[in-house]
Amino acid sequence: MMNFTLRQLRYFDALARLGHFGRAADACAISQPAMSMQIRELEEALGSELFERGARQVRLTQLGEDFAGRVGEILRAVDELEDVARAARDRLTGRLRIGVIPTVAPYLLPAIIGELTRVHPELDIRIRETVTPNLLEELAEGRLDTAIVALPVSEASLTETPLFEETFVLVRPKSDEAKPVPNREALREMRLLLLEEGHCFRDQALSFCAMRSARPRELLDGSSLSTLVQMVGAGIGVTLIPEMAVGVETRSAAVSVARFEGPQPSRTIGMIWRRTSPLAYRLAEIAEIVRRAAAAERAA
Amino acid sequence: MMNFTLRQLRYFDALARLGHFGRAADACAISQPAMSMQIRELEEALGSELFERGARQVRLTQLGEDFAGRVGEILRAVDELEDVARAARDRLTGRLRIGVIPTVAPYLLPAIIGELTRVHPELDIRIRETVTPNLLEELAEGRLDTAIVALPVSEASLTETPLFEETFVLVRPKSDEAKPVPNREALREMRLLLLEEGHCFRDQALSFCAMRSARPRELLDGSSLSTLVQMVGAGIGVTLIPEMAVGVETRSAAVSVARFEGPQPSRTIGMIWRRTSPLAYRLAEIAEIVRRAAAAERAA
DNA sequence: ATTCATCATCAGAAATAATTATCAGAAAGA
DNA sequence: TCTTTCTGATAATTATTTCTGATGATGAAT
Repeated sequence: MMNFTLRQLRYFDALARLGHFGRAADACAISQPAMSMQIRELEEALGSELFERGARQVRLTQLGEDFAGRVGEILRAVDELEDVARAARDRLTGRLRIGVIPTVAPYLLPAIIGELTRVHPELDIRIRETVTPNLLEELAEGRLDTAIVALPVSEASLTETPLFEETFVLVRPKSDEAKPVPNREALREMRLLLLEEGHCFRDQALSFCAMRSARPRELLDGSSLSTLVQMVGAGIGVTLIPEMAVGVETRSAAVSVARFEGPQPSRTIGMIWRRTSPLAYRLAEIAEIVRRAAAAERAA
Repeated sequence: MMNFTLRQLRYFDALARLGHFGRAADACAISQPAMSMQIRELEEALGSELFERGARQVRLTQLGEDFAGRVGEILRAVDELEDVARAARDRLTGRLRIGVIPTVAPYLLPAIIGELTRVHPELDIRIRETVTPNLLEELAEGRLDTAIVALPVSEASLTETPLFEETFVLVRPKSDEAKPVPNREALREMRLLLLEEGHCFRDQALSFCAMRSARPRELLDGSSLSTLVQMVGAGIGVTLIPEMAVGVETRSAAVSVARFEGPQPSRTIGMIWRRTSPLAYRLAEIAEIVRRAAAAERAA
């Protein structure tokens, strides 16, 4: 029942090629008896001889000849394993599944993807855009490698690293442009348009206004920041959006953007991954790249 | 530099399929720590992790996923080696290179080949027909597995086993049919046609006549028994041929065949092979088949 | 016949792998 | 929360395998 070993196959290969126990042993950096023993063991495991030992030469039997080809193939495949592992170790290679929350994705992704593929062209990047709870679940199940969300997440099983801080700005109808910027209390009296349930940005906005939950009457839910801004442009109310979305979202709508005075509302965007992920230290590297891309994006 | 082992690949395969150290260890009939250690060793040899150990589950990393396929292939190929060896051991399979001397080949081969392929249909039989010295050389060099020649050969490195005894008969012109059969002395005075140098049958015929070597004048060399018989039919002289050749060779020529009186000239035909040949015990079996085929042929 | 080359064999040493017992961390249930 | 349970890691020990260096045996070459 004793199965043979890879070592024996390597010795066999050497002996098959060199046809000489002593030289094959040298080639394998072992002593000649070790070579003899392992070959014999291999033959015993097989129940047939692979070599015909003449006094002057060692010849492959027909079975040996057959083996030589097959074993060569096997050893090639085995050595390939090492290559595969090395390639995976040296460069960041293959699939990288990134999850991103919807209030960040449209504004950050172009820059991130551009920078990542520039630095690691062999990377196969897959993006998943959904709300934080979904991202956390998929991360835990191993369907995502990392996610970009608002911190903190406070999951012991996850590592988190901040990427950048982003402030929220007020978006109101163009007609309000000249009016003073409302403070938090004043804001509470206005018609505040928010994203639908599930988006963390909704909670962050509410939290800024010191509102526990939305008063159903006065609020209208939108499914994306774009929608909210369009609604503002139509004079339905006001909304908050992250600084980063300003450029893209307010271009085509008749709205005005204003910064709050005093304490700026803001949130921290960060990257998270399973603490146990073998990509962990790779992901730290990727976080750095993303940080750079985000900084460049915000500067523009 | 330490390379990994087949054993580790088998353990890896089990773990990759079962996703559980304990169960994989059971499947491999080892303890769980042994499994853990070997997997870790494999990972260390590769320099990358193959599994991501979660508290509740063991998941393949991307590299591990890649490995799973490759390792499966490798193990399949390795197990195939065993199959190949077993097939070679159980049945006589593959190539069998038989050398035969020219004074036996045409008469014996049809029966031998027929019988051998009947008993071992998977046998790939190759025939080499040449004179004994060539056969011995090719046998020694491993270019032949066995040879059928006249015994004795008396080479210590070769095993020989007799197949059958065959007597020589006199072939003379049809016109001589009524004359008494000459004895050895009388034969010496006749024009004896012989095979050219190198054929053992030439030496055996000369030896019967108690002649050391042929007297150049009186002899004429032929390159085959057929030629000799044709020459006899043309009235050029007389010749000896092995009993076994009578049926084939004297059919179409105007010759008469006569047995000698008293001590019959004869030779032993046998099979030889390298004592070191791993086919040795197989060849004994083949010799038995050949013996049977020859007996059947001679009976007909 | 003697020497040389070459592979086999042996006994002890070194390296490898296995076992049992135990630990530590995370998930699940009370 | 606080256990309990599940799971893999670690440690110490034992068993097995593999290697080496010395020696033996055998056939080929001088």
